[in-house]
Amino acid sequence: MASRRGSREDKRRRIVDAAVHVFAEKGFFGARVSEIAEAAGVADGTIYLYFKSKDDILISLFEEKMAEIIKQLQEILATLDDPEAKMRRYIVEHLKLVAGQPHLMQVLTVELRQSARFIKEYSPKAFAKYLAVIGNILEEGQKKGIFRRDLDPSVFRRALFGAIDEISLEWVLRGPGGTLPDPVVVGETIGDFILRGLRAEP
Amino acid sequence: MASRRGSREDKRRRIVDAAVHVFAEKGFFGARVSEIAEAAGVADGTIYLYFKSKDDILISLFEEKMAEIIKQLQEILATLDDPEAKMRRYIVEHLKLVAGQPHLMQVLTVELRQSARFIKEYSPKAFAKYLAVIGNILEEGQKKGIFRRDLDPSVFRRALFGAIDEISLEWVLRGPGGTLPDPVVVGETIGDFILRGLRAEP
Amino acid sequence: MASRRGSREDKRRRIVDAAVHVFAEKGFFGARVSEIAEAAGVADGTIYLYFKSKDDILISLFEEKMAEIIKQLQEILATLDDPEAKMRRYIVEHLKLVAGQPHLMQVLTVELRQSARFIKEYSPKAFAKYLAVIGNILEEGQKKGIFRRDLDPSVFRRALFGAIDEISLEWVLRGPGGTLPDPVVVGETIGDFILRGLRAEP
Amino acid sequence: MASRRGSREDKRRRIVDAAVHVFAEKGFFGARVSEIAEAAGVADGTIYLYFKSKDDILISLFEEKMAEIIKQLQEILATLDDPEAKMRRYIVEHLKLVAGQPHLMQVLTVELRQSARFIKEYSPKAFAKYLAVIGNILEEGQKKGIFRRDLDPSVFRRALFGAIDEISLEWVLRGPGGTLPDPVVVGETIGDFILRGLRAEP
DNA sequence: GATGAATGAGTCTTCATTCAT
DNA sequence: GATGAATGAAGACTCATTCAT
Repeated sequence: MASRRGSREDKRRRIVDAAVHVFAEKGFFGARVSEIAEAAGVADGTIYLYFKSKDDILISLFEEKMAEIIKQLQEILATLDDPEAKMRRYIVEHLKLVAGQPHLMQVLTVELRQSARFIKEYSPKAFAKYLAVIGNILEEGQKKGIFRRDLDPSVFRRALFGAIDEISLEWVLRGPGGTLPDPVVVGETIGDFILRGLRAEP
Repeated sequence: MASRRGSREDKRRRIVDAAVHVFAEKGFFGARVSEIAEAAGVADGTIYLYFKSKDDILISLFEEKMAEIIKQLQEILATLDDPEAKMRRYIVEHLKLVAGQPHLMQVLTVELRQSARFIKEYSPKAFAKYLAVIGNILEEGQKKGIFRRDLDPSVFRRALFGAIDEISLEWVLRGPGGTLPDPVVVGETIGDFILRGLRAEP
Repeated sequence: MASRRGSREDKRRRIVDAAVHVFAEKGFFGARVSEIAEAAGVADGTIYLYFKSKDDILISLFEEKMAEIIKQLQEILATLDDPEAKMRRYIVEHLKLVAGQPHLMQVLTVELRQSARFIKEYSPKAFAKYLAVIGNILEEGQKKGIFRRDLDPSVFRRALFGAIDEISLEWVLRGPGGTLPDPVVVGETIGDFILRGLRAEP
Repeated sequence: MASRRGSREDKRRRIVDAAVHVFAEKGFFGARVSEIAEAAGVADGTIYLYFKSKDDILISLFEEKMAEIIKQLQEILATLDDPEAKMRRYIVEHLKLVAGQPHLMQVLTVELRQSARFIKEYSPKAFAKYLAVIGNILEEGQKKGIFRRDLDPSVFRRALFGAIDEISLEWVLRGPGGTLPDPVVVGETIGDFILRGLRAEP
């Protein structure tokens, strides 16, 4: 299937992938549209057949990649029942993403956060959805009586996200030279820690 | 002596303060040097009598403000003996800073993180020092047998920082309109949570 | 083929020609890049598609125009055998250039000389080649026993160049209003004078 | 003598001398007023108590130094009767000036010539006087029947000046490192050459 | 659809000049 | 007179975006 299909879709993907790398290396403001075009193997003008503006590349990239990640994450988590298992798994999967696609995660983590404007004005939806994944686990655990009920999920989901995101950031900023720790090992340790804090008193 | 009201140092401070506000509102790249000058009540060229470049404003701002914050934090923490108390206090103080000086915290939190370049190339020292504050509390607690010894402080200090920083970010991004939660209340709740995870088994 | 009228090379030439006029009228430092662009009928930014910087315009102009002039001069001189005839012809041709392209000669003569920096750091090659044209005539005459052998060609080629160049300068600085003397008449007179000084004693 | 005298005049002289050096090293446009002030050991603003503008420094410098040189030259030439001897002496003295005060001569020779504007608009008088020195020798020689009468002095004085000036330029551009030839030896050789061209047929 | 040459608005920075002290 | 901190006008250059081919 999909023999010829995607000449168009394929070019768009190439641009997005090129943008991921260029944004990761130079930052959004440091990146030049012409660099993205070159990395994608298209002409400068071609970019504008697929995206309205440089901003639009970043926003689209964010929305699309986040949607993919959330979908994968939800499929994985759907196979699990136990909120504790879900929480562990969520953490491990996030760190595996960072280790596996550092450029992408750098863009999603660093460049997007870079300016209040982006977060506030453009693309809160995908991010909100991502936060909701954690929030849902929290709420499910609370409903089942496994997690403490006195923790406000809307606050704690951010705290949990922040903890993991900061670890990600550090990994990402180590640059291409460094060897990363095993995401499973680190993920399990952090999961243990967090679950201790979350567990309802017996 | 020194009656002439801070002619020199005063003008520098005005520029820094103006930069904090403009960077917070527009972001580093969105901010114009002329806007900072106007906000500071000086001519454009005057900026360059005190700073080498626009970059230098951000870096100086970061180094100086972080140094102040770290100093205050250390003075407060020095009055406490118990690592648990220190940890709670650290969290509460950080959140109080965010609530009290949201513009400054936005710049320190968001704009500086904005690009790998800034963190990596320019000013890791002040940030490292800040992380060290948390790391020291962790290590002290481990030495005293109060905190678990199987947690790597270099990883967990970042996780803790990330959790708190993320809360800060959310507060900061709510913008000037919103009413913030009480930092002491939130801080204590988060402190409870974290300490559960940290405490050594009895 | 090549029907599209010199799209690329043509635009570059237009910029160079515009620069010749603007530099001649305002001087290098008094000239604005935007004036050159306007005179060339292109946008400011277009200049930078063809030249690295304002400096680069001047340097390129110098190298290219000098190369052209030297080539023409050498072709003319190659048709002559007698060093005396060559010397006369060289002088006459130089003055004809000044009379025919005063703007260009002003830039080559005045603006480039303007600063030790340009001559020393950037483009001594084209100038050296031009001096070599005179030097070669001198040396050829000396070898053939027609010119005195006790004159150091490396000194006298500069003296000869200076004499002619100074006449050029005066012509050039008379501005657009004045009527210039006949370059052939003046050239022959100066040639006579110089040849008297150069001739070997019988 | 001159014990306290000249607090004012002395400061002005210090500024002019500083300007000579800075202009010679950096060129007029490359020189900063603050550099001249520093080199002169005065405050930036003090410059403007003695000169109307940066341009005015160059013009004043030119007028004053040229006047001094012309005066000395005329005193020396007044001791001689023979136009040939005067011509030789003029050439030698010019080259001695270059060897003795290269910075000054660089400014007078190179920087002032740099732009048509200066020559045309501001200060032709001092330069005209200098040219007149050569012109007078020529005319005197012609009147006395020693020099050919068919040479237009207004043209040849420039040619002679140009020849000597070009030699000067080369010396000046060799920079501080090089060793210069003996001005007397070179001057006599050039004088011989020129006098051959000038002498009336017997 | 694709190209990439051309555009020109936008901004950091410099530096001659001023003027309160 | 002297100072030098402050001024602010001015300009080279960049780069996202367009559009004729």
